[in-house]
Amino acid sequence: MENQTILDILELTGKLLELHGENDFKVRAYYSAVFNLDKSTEDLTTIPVAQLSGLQGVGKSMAAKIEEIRTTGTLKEMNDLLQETPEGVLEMFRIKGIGPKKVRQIWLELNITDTRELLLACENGEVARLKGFGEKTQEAIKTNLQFLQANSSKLRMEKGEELAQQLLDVLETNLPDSAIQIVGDIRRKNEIVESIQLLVGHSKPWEVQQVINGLPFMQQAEKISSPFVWRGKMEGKSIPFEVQISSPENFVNQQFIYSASPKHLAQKSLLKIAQKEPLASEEIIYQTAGIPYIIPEMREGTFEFDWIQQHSNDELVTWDSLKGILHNHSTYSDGKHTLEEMATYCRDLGFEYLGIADHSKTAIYARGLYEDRVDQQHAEIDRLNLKLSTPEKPFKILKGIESDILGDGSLDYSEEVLKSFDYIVASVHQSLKMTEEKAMSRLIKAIENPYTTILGHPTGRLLLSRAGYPVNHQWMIDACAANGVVIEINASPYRLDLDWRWIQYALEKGVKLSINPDAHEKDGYFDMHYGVAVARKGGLTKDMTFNALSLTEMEAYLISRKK
DNA sequence: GCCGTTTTCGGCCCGACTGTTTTCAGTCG
Repeated sequence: MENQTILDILELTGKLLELHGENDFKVRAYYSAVFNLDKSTEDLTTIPVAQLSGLQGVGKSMAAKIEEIRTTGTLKEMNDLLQETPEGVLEMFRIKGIGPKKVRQIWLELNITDTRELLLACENGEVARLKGFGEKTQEAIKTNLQFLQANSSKLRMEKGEELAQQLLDVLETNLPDSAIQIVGDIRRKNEIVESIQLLVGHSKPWEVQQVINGLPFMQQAEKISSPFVWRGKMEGKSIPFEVQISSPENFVNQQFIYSASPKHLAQKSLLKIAQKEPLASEEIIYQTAGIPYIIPEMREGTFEFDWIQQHSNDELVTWDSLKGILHNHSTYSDGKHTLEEMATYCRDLGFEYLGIADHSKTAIYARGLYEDRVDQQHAEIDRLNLKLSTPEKPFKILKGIESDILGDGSLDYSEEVLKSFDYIVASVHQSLKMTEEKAMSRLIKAIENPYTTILGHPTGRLLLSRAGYPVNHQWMIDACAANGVVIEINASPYRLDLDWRWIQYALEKGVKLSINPDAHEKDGYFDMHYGVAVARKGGLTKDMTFNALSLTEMEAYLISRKK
């Protein structure tokens, strides 16, 4: 069991209590326990009960609940509440913009227990008539429901990969002599996975079908399956699974066909080539077509055929070409690990610099830094830099901040304070609902601010959960080009923002991109693997990757930029 | 349910924003 599982159970219990009309302060105790524990580095699964109740926000009762969760794997209080909650009401928790209180009203006052009924009620205006609701809330619920329904069977890449890997592991154990590979969306490193596809090379397809059907957690959809294709689902998941079965001789051909998008296959006769005689490698397919090899993640049928004529695959960014990690949080704001822990780990992973960028003062929810805390942090950075760097292995913490872009486009410190940083990530965190015109003038003003080094998560999107604020990408990128501002590829699998589809345009305009993990704890650094994956998909080269600069180059750049 | 004392019980939280209201509840980051 992980800390997160415990926190998820406590948070859901809190939400359910609120939904069922429990005392607000009691509810708040659950949220505050989760809030505090989320930032703690204690291992909740092993810490003694006596110490648990000493943690901030955890009393005797909460400690007992945590103990119950870690011994039984669940919480009776939560299960009892779930028993009394219709499934459809639970689903309403996922609608952005309404919380447990409004869900309670919908459930009890309109007697709605199903999201389809809720959509109908929005359409005939019933929802707007509830006290505290109105036309806008009703419209927001409606759009949100439609968004959720359209995405209900999709997964973000990290979740999709996890499930695909689960099935792959089991199949490899059960079919030890077969070639098995993940293909489709996941092999192309799509940020959103619509179906999980695997390919098995085996001479007796029915044996493969038998193995899959023998797995208790895989449920076949017989009507859409065939002797060579197993289709169905994994227990408790709504994403479709598809296992293609090919003859061992044709494995590479099929692997190619099921990995590339139809638009890619349609060009240069690639599909025809792959459908002919058995091939030993994918490279041969491209050779036969008379073009250089194209990496799997790029095979979308968009820019890759032009790209490969002007570049080589060696130019693409890799994990190893990254020299430092920018945009990270510490316990100064809402991070889990101290500045020293973050820095030491970063150095030990072999990076040359850590760019710290805690939240700025406007982000009060995240304990953003007031001016005195900025000074304090800078003093600590100076001390740590002396301690962590050696002549053989130079390492430096760069003084940064993730400065909130305010409603009017300004950054939230005085010029005096802005000057004191080595670099600034400017990000929007508030007022996400703006017209495009307003959102763009705010963004442009922030880009034009001479202290802005990097534009952070430029659209604010949360994949499968929230569309970003309206952004005219072309206009934004042009402004970054004109002002020498770097754009972040936020590597969190929840964001992956800037979208890879805009990388080529940014490069054309000479805008560098920075693959930033937005790490709130040490392990968060590894999110850069997702960032690298989508960056390569979009054709980002090493020489245009901001954090591929060495420490010496980075320092020189930041100094010249400040001038 | 937690906290911090007045050690037994009363008061609880961070503030902006939105969409409702016409002074504020709910939601969010």
